[in-house]
Amino acid sequence: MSILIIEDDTSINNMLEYLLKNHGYEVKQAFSGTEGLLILDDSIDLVLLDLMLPGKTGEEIIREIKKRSNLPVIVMSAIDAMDKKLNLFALGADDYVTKPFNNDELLARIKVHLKKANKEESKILSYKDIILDLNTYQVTCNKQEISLPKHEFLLLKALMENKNQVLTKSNLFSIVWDTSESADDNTLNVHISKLRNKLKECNPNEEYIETIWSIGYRLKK
Amino acid sequence: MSILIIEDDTSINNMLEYLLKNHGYEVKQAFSGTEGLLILDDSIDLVLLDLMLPGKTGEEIIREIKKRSNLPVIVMSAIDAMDKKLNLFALGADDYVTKPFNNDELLARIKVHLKKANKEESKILSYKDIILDLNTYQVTCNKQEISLPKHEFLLLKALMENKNQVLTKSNLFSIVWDTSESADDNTLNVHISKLRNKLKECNPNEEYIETIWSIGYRLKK
DNA sequence: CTTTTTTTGTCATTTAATAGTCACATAAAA
DNA sequence: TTTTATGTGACTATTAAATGACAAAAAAAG
Repeated sequence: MSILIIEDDTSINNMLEYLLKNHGYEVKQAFSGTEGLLILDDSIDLVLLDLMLPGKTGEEIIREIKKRSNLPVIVMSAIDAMDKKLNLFALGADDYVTKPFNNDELLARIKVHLKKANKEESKILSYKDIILDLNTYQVTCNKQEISLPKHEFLLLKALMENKNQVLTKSNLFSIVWDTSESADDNTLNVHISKLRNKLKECNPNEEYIETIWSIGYRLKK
Repeated sequence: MSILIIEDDTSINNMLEYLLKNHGYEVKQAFSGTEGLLILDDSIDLVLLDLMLPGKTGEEIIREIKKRSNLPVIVMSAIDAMDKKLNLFALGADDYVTKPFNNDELLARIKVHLKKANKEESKILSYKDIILDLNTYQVTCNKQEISLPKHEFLLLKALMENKNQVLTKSNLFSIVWDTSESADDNTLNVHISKLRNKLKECNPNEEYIETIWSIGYRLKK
């Protein structure tokens, strides 16, 4: 994990370098915005940017960085006036710390942003009163949790990812079974049936999966 | 930690409720600004406020909230026009996310503001009759101390830090072994089994770890 | 440095949950 | 009414998880 510090105050820059190296990060130092942009390359995972820079302003630097890639940028600034902060977010800064900052807070924020950039983000689908958590495979219907086996989960996921579309049987087969060839056409029917039963148990008053005769299935409007 | 959601769109409101509950927060839901103001009391630690509400506008709601107390307010809004946002900050909103928002970002911001409001999270985790001290690595179950080897401790810690969530096998692998690749898939099963045995010895009448078939594990509700 | 103890990982077997198949019932189109 | 497709309960096969036993590795003790 490599962090680029762009900060014109030498002592703060060095202090940050020491702090970050001590916590296992690779560190590159720049003492002006333009220098920072020169150093910036694929090896950098996160930028720590001071706002008050000689030459190009912090705002310009952020814009340049974000033009090139979607690196997380944490802004450090003595300005805690709200309007300033706002503009930074609008430009694409991912977070800010106000000077003088707490080292642990800074480290925590760095960690969060590196993790975010590295990990797929959490995704939650919803349809009517069904909530489907793609990260943890949890399914909630009518605020009750249902436990769905893998194939039933994948079926429901496929339907919910294509809310307004009819999914053909071979569509569904290729999504859930990695093949459009069906061993037994009935397999799908059975799974849909089981899924419907479980949903009905949670909410008897609602219909979810609609049969499109001789084509496939879709979620009811 | 209790969060009040004020959002008129039912499905977004419910999705947020799910997300936040899953991350250990208490949640109260309001579907209009006036309802939100009625629910608002001392138990609430943070307000998540949609801007576009029927009846009273978001701006009015913020003013009302801030008149009563200094609760952190995070505004959610589809409007990313700058001037709008500026006014919100002027009114006292503490942060904002634009819709559609990234769940992890929202969680991170909530955490930051709760921390700022000095509602620090403790270094001692508890679940049912298990107490886990992250500082001293002591584990107590049913008032008896258990000594857990490193991997078992980390497993239990991971589960307890994500009380309501299903942790996938690869989640757990990356937490305990620093890799999501498992040499032998059974390794995890064995450790879970050992952990369960030790917990059962302390309290034979309680079940703690639940298996989510073909996905992973989580703590029983 | 060697021995002992503890922890960790692997294997084989048992146990449990899920997936798939069949037979027949039901419903829709022709 | 006939044909064709879908729905569903019961059964079997398949796959995943739990666990006792053991070996390897690491840590602690001597």
